[in-house]
Amino acid sequence: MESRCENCIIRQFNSLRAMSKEELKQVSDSKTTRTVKKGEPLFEEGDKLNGVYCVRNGVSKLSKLSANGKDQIVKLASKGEVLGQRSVISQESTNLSAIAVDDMEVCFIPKESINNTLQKNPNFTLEVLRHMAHDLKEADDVIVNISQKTVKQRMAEAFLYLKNNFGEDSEGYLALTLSREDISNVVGTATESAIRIISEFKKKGLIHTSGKRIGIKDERKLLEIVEGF
Amino acid sequence: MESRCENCIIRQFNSLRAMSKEELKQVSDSKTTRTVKKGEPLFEEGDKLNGVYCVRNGVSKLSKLSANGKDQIVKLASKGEVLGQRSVISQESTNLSAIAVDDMEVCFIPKESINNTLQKNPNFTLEVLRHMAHDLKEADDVIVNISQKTVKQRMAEAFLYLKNNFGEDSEGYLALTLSREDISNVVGTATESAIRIISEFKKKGLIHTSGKRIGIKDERKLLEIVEGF
DNA sequence: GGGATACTATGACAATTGTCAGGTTTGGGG
DNA sequence: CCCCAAACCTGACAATTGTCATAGTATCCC
Repeated sequence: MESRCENCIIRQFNSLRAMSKEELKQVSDSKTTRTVKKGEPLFEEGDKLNGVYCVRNGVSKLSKLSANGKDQIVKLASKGEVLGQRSVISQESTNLSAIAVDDMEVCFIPKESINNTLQKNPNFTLEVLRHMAHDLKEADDVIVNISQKTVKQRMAEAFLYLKNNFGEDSEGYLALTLSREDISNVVGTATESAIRIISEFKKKGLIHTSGKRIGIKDERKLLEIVEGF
Repeated sequence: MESRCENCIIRQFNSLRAMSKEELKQVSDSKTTRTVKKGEPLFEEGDKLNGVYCVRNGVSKLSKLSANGKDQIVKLASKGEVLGQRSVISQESTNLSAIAVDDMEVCFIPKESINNTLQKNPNFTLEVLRHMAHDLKEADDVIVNISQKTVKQRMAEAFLYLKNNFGEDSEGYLALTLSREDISNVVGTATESAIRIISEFKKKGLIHTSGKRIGIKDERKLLEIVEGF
């Protein structure tokens, strides 16, 4: 028994909430649910997407491969976010890869349902537009951060970001565990540099680690580092 | 005698072309035309915008101030581009400053006309959405470039970008003349570094200069630098 | 035309960051 | 439970880049 979009709580978090009952029904009838294991791709750079993915569970990294063979992670998307919208809207192949960081559960919604609604329901289109405006603003912030802050500042910022957006587990570690390589790809630096700064932060008592898990110890000092001492 | 939007050629380049005749008439009746001198702001970071600006002539830099007091230029907008859309759509104060790089002529369109059309004309909303999707894709590219390429590579890329987007004058110089500081703010580096690289490129015969004007001499070699030799 | 002011340029130096080259630890599959 | 691959970590070094100091050059305004 498939769950119905009409009853899906996830919907409250994204633009689908602006759909009418009938539109939602159509989406629900055409959607398929899929599980994606950690490390597997939802889609890859250059793919032509035939629809969008609505995240029900787990986290996906959106990244772009650069000429020198390193990934840059542009965004981490979790429960409630819709992936692939840009590609479907502009009818181009996607410029980002989406790879599962966790085990994921996603709904695939064929582009016909989306395009249909985009043309008929201005409220929905406006809602999508608002989300995209928000993403664009965030992207601008990322640009300024990467170009004007040091690696150390960006590392500190990344940890605070992870805490604020994904929370902590019962033992006080960041709920989202990324590999050191993924962290370096979020921050935009070499893996070795990321590791070195993790060691330094640990020595200074700002964070603590256990295996690959990282916990925040001194949020205030981390914030000071972000601001530049 | 004011010119009418209905007859404005500029419109062909932006989302306003998706407006109906009546909507355009309303816009035309409510718009005001303004000239902005080189160096003056159209609006500044944090301003609440009461409308959008449609560029008829000249070029504007969209930039964001970072904590350390340096600007990062996120985009250069010229004829036909509409500025301030994001702020009006998300009803937040703007996250970017827009400053004239040239003498400019712009039309100011009050947000009421825009919001009204956004709610009623799905074609217009969709058109705006497509533009924003495009901007977001470009922003992703900028992020990857800044984080994965060296300053030298980005400088080379900037010159090619300026040539491709703004062309050359009759003497073979880049038609858009930016100060060294602006160039460094586009590239995301210190002004001195930018100047040093300009000198180096000049020595190697890749570009030539005359005052602050810069001309491209060896496009192929510049491209090779961008690609990483 | 001349002087103030902003922009361009260059050198010297230090700090940051990336690269290479090892080691060690961890964790998942047989 | 043990092994092996993958992930983590550290050191040494070099390259890149930013900062500071200073000097030359253009430009604007009176």
